[in-house]
Amino acid sequence: MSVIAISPISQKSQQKGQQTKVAIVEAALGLASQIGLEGLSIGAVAEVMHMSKSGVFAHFGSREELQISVVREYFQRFEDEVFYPALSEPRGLPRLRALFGNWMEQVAVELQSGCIFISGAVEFDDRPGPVRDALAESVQTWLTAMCRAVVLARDEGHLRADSDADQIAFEIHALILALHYEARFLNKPGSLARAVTAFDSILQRHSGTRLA
Amino acid sequence: MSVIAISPISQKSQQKGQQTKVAIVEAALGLASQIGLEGLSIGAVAEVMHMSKSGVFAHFGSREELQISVVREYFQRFEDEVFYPALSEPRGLPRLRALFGNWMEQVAVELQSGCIFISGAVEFDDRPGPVRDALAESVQTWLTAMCRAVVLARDEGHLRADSDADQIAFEIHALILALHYEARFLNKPGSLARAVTAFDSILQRHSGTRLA
DNA sequence: ATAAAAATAGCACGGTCGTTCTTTTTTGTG
DNA sequence: CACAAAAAAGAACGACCGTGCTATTTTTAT
Repeated sequence: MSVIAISPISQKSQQKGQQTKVAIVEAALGLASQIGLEGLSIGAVAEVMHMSKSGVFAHFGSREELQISVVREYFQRFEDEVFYPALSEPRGLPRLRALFGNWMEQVAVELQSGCIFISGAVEFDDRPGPVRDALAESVQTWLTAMCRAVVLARDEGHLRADSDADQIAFEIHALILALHYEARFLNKPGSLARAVTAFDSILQRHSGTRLA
Repeated sequence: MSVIAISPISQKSQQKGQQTKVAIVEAALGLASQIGLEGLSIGAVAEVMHMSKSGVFAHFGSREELQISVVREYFQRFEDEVFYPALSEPRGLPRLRALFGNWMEQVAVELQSGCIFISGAVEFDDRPGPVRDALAESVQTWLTAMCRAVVLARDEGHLRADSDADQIAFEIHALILALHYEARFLNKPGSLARAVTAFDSILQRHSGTRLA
């Protein structure tokens, strides 16, 4: 029991607390994915957790802090599912394709649960505060990573040297948003194929060899 | 006073009522543009209108009906600002460019007020009911009109004969969503220029003459 | 001018919300 | 086992919500 007990304080104490806190955040993430961060209520989370409202509340001190925790958790999962797996692909087009593929896959999974980065953007686009900041920072980090992948693809010669990386990232982001919108709200079949087609034509339009 | 009094009932009666109802919808539209259809409350509308809650309520019978009225009003204004003005342009690329330009202009205006077709899609994407239906119908109507403009452009020979109109409409829609997202939520400057650039490259990619 | 009708106000109800305070239960430790 | 600390529950608060009911005021039509 004391095998790796390096820090005796943080190792054994606060076990139950952190444990249930993690569980609460997970439940809250599931709820927020469906009804949005704004619709997330402590009472609903408590019900899912089979706990009292005050019991849930005590872990965060405010609803806002719960929302922020959900955003951070979602970002971390997004990294694990979308970003890191793509790093095993070699730089350039392969990695870029992997990133977009994972991203689309994630959105496809979310077609029944919803993407917090999209719903949150709408809910907090003119509602300043720490929740919006946490959201914007997460999204920015991811979009920057996506853009860097485009730059690497250009450096590898897979894309034309005069390609505008920010422009390409913008267009890729646009495809994800449209996929989410048309598939999730309009229930249009074939949206995923449209996104793939558009992605390929973006790459083809900027594809290498010729120099400008 | 009875100059054109063809239908004596609907002509003179219900003057004040319809008048204030229109004003209420306008105020509600302004509110909903900022805080969303879901955040729209009768109390808030009443305060803006300097009326009592029940006074506002009586005009609609339910909050849902008020939301639907807002959606219809927004759609009508969207038609007037974006769709109809573009019809004066000749079929094909000119009209398509005008439609996209007006659309972007509308979104640009909405950068501080918000687009109900976008925020509503997020709020109601898994919340069935008449509000969602009204929203989806409006959006579908507009997207269909946009797609028809693409088809006309193809028929005029301005776009390649093998162009997929639905695919092009999808990509155009994507640009608007990304513009709204990046400009309104991320406050990224130059997003409007990126949307224009992407639109032009879509047209160029499908531009006419050669046949496949 | 007057009476009918429409529009609005006032009030109250049940519900949910986030939050605070107090009490009880559970947990970790010597 | 006992004791302190942490965790959870319980109850209550003020606020806002949509909505129904009943006056009251304003508009309309004769």
